[in-house]
Amino acid sequence: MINRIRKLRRDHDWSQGDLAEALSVSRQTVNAIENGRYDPSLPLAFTIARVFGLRIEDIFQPEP
Amino acid sequence: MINRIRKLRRDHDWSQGDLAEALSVSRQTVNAIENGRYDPSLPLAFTIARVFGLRIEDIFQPEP
DNA sequence: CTCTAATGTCAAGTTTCCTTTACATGTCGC
DNA sequence: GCGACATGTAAAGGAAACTTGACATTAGAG
Repeated sequence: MINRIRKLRRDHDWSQGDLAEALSVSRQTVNAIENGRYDPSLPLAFTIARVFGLRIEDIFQPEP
Repeated sequence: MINRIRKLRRDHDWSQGDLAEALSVSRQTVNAIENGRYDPSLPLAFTIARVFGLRIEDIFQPEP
């Protein structure tokens, strides 16, 4: 999975900590997902999409 | 998370084993997800959506 | 009635997700 | 040059997702 979270977050002028708070997860979790160390759970992916007002497919893409 | 997988699977006349094979997971995993015992990972959710030709949001919904 | 396919579920084990705590680095304003 | 942020990463632990293997029940075909 590749994702556009870092770009979306910066477009909103949010720090990783800001986004983590909006998602109710730790800052390390946001950092790990942005850096592709692991994928979010499906419920967290839904929360991320809701926070950015987008669909999951607009943020995440399966790897080629 | 609630999902429509059982209905979609039956519309395609597939057994849980058939779907499991199409998804490259075990039959128990399909059964557990259909019965709401746990949510699929994000990559598996993408595969499920692809198999049914739908978007993730058309299959899964966050709980109210 | 018997055989098979389909489903539900359990136990035990591995991997992935997420936590808290902690430390290192770079940047910026003052 | 300090301090306060922002970011990256690591270790250790818990929770969730997934595996294989096994067994029980039900329903339908022959």
